[in-house]
Amino acid sequence: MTEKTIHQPTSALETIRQTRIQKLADLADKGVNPYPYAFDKDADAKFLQDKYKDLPAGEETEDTYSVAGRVMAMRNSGMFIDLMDSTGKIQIFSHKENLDEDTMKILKLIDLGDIIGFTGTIRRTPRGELSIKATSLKVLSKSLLPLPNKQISEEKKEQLKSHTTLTDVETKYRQRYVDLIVNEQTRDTFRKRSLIIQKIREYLTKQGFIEVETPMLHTQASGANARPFITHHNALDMDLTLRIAPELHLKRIMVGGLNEKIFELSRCFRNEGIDTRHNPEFTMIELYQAYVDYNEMMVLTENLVSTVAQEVLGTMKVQYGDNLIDLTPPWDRKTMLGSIKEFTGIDFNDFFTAEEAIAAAKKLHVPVEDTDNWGQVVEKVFEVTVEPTLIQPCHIIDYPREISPLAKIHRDNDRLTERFETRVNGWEIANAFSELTDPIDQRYRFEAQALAKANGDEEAMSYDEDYVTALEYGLPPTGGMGMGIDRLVMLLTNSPTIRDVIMFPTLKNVN
RNA sequence: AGACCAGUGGCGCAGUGGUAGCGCAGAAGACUCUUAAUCUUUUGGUCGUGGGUUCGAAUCCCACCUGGUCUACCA
Repeated sequence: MTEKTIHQPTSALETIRQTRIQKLADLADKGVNPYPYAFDKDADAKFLQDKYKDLPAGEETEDTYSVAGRVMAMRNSGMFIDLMDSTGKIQIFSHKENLDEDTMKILKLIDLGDIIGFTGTIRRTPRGELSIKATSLKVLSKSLLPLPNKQISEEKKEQLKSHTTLTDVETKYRQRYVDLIVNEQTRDTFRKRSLIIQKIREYLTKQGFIEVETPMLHTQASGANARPFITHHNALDMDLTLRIAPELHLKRIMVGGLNEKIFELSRCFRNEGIDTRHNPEFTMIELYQAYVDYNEMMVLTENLVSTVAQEVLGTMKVQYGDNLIDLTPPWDRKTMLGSIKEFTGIDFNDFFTAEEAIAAAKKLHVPVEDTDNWGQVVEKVFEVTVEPTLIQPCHIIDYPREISPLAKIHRDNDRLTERFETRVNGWEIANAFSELTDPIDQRYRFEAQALAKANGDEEAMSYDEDYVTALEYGLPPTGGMGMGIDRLVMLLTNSPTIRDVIMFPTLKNVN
């Protein structure tokens, strides 16, 4: 247990730690501050590897650089050091001919994991490794705890797939800093996450969207079907909930007419279970565009996701597990009722009562409640019969109105709404509507949800009176779309669990 | 919340009832153009926690803790 190793170190670890603490004293004796304030570095590993890629083996230059990074490997008693910075690795060559006696003594006090700055000239060793022939060094941060294991070069990792440095997932999540130090793949995933978010902002900004911020503390959680976290404001002596979705606030902004296109990219909180695709706090983007309907949102979703994939990965064809997923637009569109009919031969639009629909669902061995309404039954049948088959990107369109209280009634079928959910790899990654703009209808839909809640549906949507008031001032025809960023990152980084794309996933406290 | 699986030095692992082992890391030394450097010697673990069965438990049983996978809720 990692906590135990921190608070009650076993003797092997404590021995290493005490040895290193002694080295702090030895450094102090030599007038070295092991935790200084700054270091004047002027090059990164990758910059040097690129600049001198054609320098022949055995060649030396007069070019002098200062680099800084973490010591990941030492050979020949410190004569060769693999120094890792955030861009890559470069070898440090420390020969007694080039370093004074005091510096050689300091070199002896360096451990794996220490952060050191080196200054010296560029050379390529006879064996072909680009190196800095050190003329001076500066301890930048002394590491007191050992790294999980020796860092191995990428080529060697390829040859020895079984030899990994940190595989214990609990340590990876609880001590992500250690995971980041030793696992290049972890670093790569989170750099890609950052890039994905950057590209989303870039794309939307180019399309004329502006980014806005709405509250995370709500007096009432609404805009989605989920149980909220509840907290308390002391000065106001008032309970607040963490938001489950930003939707209703964003549409208030659309009523206000701040901009025809807005988005918010931020954290939401849902007090639900934790598994490979759910974390209690997760990142979503919601965007709204005036004067368009859900058809436009489908095009936007496809273009946004495929463009981000192209810019981050250099391709729209993404390998996820055993599946090669082609994100090239346009994506398939299937109506919910049509896809159910395709898979079961049954057209639920033929059933005019919940009872008929429930009977049909039971024949298909889909578990339903006798209290379910027509729309809930249709959704459950869809989830069991159709959803698992949807690997390639697909918009499932036209959801039942009972389960879509914020979406506009379908222009051709008043039992349905103009809503779609985008499925990729079997997951819901986006949810979008022609937004419901009619305040009278919105009030009616909230009342239906309130009734469901009164009848025990814990996750029925809360009635937000002020939101209806906002609609009464007039919301233009609007298309809206929400997308789970974590799942998109999972898809684009081939990550099997959401914990691999959330830096510090929610875990139980260890006593 | 339920089912199943896992927990052995800092890390990665072996060990299915009879004296707790290996590799790396650590320490001491050798070696000064190495690449997971190499070579010699060596420290370190009450086997997740607590009970139980047994002459004897890392190993069998029970409970609990933490994690994982699946299922349910959910995105």
